[in-house]
Amino acid sequence: MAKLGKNKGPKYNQIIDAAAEVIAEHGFHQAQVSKIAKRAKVADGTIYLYFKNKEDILISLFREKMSLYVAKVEEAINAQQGVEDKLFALVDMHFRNLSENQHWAIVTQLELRQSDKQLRAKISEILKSFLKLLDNIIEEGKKEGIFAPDLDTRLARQMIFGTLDETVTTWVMKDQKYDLVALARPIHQLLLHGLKKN
Amino acid sequence: MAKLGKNKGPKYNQIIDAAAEVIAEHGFHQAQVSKIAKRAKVADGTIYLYFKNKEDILISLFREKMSLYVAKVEEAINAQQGVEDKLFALVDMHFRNLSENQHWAIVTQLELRQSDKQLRAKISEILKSFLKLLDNIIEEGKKEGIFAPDLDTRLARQMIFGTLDETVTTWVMKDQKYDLVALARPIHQLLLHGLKKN
Amino acid sequence: MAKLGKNKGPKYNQIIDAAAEVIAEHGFHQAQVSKIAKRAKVADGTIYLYFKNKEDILISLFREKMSLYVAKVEEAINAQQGVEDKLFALVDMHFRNLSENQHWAIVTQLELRQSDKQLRAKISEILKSFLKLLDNIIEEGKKEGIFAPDLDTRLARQMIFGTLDETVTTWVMKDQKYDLVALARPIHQLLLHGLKKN
Amino acid sequence: MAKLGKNKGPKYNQIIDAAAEVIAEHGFHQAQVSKIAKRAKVADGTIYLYFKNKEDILISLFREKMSLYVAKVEEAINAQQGVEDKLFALVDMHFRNLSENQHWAIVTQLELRQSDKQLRAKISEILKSFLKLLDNIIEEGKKEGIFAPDLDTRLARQMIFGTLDETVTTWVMKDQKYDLVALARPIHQLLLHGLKKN
DNA sequence: AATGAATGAGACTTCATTCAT
DNA sequence: AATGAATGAAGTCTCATTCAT
Repeated sequence: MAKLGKNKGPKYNQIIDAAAEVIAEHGFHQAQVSKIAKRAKVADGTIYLYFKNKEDILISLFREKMSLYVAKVEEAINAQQGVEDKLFALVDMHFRNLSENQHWAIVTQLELRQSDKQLRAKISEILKSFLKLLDNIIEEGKKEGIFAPDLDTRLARQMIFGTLDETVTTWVMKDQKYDLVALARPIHQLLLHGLKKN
Repeated sequence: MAKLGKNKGPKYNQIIDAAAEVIAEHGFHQAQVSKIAKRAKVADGTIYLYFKNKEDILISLFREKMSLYVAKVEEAINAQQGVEDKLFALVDMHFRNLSENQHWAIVTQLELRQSDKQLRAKISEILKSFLKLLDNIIEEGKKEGIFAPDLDTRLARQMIFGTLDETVTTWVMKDQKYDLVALARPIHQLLLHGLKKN
Repeated sequence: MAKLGKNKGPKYNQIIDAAAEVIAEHGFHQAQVSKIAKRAKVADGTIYLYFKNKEDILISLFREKMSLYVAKVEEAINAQQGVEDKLFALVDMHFRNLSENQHWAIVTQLELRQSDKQLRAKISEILKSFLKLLDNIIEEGKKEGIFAPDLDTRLARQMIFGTLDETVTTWVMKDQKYDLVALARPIHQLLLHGLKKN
Repeated sequence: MAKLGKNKGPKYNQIIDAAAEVIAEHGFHQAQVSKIAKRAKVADGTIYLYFKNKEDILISLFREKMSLYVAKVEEAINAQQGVEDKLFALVDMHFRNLSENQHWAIVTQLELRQSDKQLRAKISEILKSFLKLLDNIIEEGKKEGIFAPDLDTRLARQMIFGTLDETVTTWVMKDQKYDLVALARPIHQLLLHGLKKN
């Protein structure tokens, strides 16, 4: 038996995409391997030529999507000059991306969180590339004197990411009924200036 | 068969507490009813005299702990006069409570999130009583002129809760190795003033 | 602990009657001891002061009702002179009795048959007192020269009882929608003369 | 997971046959899926590739056996010319079949009746193909002038089926100790001519 | 490389019966 | 005599993974 590993044949992407669709449609706990296989138009056994196990599908799914996403956000950030605009670009792109991929929003905000501790640790690992973008902006802000030099980068990052994440999750839980992108501006303000009247 | 319902005998609390312990130790998906029963020193069947089903145990667990918690936070808030101090009391009490109940921190930040959509909706419902405390502080801040009158309460709440939640989750994922309570002060500052220097 | 056995206090009949009602309403497999106890307005444990176990309730139920029933049929038979009229009296009374106690009809024709081999053997035993009435009529018919002297009593009894039983069961399965008593006359004819014309 | 449905591979029949054996040996309520699987020499899960659930096994079992049986009886009937001989062929074949398949006799006369209302309704439905054979003979007898033209087909069918069924059940309850086939002739006479001395 | 039939471990819940009060 | 809370055994079905073809 040959092990393909990451010799990504066309089937590799078929399976990844099928997994994303099945999870978004049926939910994490209803995304059986056989359902993913059927959607990908391959046999159940074929999946195991490309992935070690079910968890590996999910990790790979998250990794592939996230790397595309991070590249996109990075580009948007780099197109901006000032730290404030960079932060806005990130917030805006984050909301815009999830608004345009509502299935994916459900997967990331609700479904993938139903995984167990081990799987979530691996998801966290992948998420770091996104958090790194945040850290870069914060560090740059400190260098440029826009943020306080003793601003705790980790705490700032947690505030930014926590705020974005909670905002998106609330939006998903409310069935994505309102315009998420419209919140980019006020959220950006809030993050920059906090609660206090300036 | 007797139906005790919510006639909370001593067994009721034994079972709730056992569930919290078992989930914290073994994880959500490894918290079998029989394991909870054993820990509570009752027979498996006894559980069903007090709870409709397994989900009911978890909901009740969350409701009981959360109502105690909300009462405690509320008291701490009421002991303060100004809005800024009230917000600090909330942040501090939140971190303090989870620091002192590390099992419970694991349960809320990691394990309970592995439940399915239906269960999570019920958890959200219970969580509302805590979010209401946030809303009250925000509204009071607007009335007192400390916060801008057009501050969006929902967004502000999402920033505060998102920041706290992300901070606690990060702490739990890092195996609770550092002092969470010490973060109350800088997080409070960050929430009030945002990222920008002064 | 005292054993009451057949010291039939008032509770004994309460329980028997409750069992009949519960089985008729909810079906055999849904007739839990606790449901019977509740209907009889006694505690679960009380049942075991009057009956050895659940099976004993059912046996006793069948025995009590059947002995009343057999006495009634016997009286009707004795009121008739000729064998043909006696047979008619039996058929008529059988159908009439079940028509007037539709709950009981469901219990005997459907629910009690869902019991296991052992219980059914005991039910058969009780049923013998009814079958004896049939045997008596057949023997009397043979003596009086109305039936052939070499008529096999057992087979004749099986034909009569089988026909009556199947007729009642069909009626119950058809939701007792038609008049069962009206069938007494033609069934009686069929049993006497068989299928052949004249 | 593959869905085989009614793609009756060899396993399908293995399971059906195993079910019949296990039910006859251990009784309906002791015929656990795992016991059937073991007897069929397949894994528990394999059963669910061929049957929707446990009830489906039993329904299928009854349907398969009954359709074979009805075909056999039909053939025997068609080999006869007159209505009287056809009726005899049916009675004789019925008794002969059950005599030769004592396991099956236990299943049909005792075990399958312990099923609940829903399952019994489905069994009744399948039984109709056998009752149709009876109806055909009765109708033919009326057309040929051997039976009275106003003979109620339903009642006649109930007499015939009720008599056969009661006879077989009695034989099974008496542990199949006597010769059932020998009763075909006198039962046939009884059905044709009734109780009265001709 | 691909298939898909087969595997088998694992868990929630019910309910007849008991026994301390 | 009566209560009713407590017990604990027992069974159906799902689904990730394997392996012969």
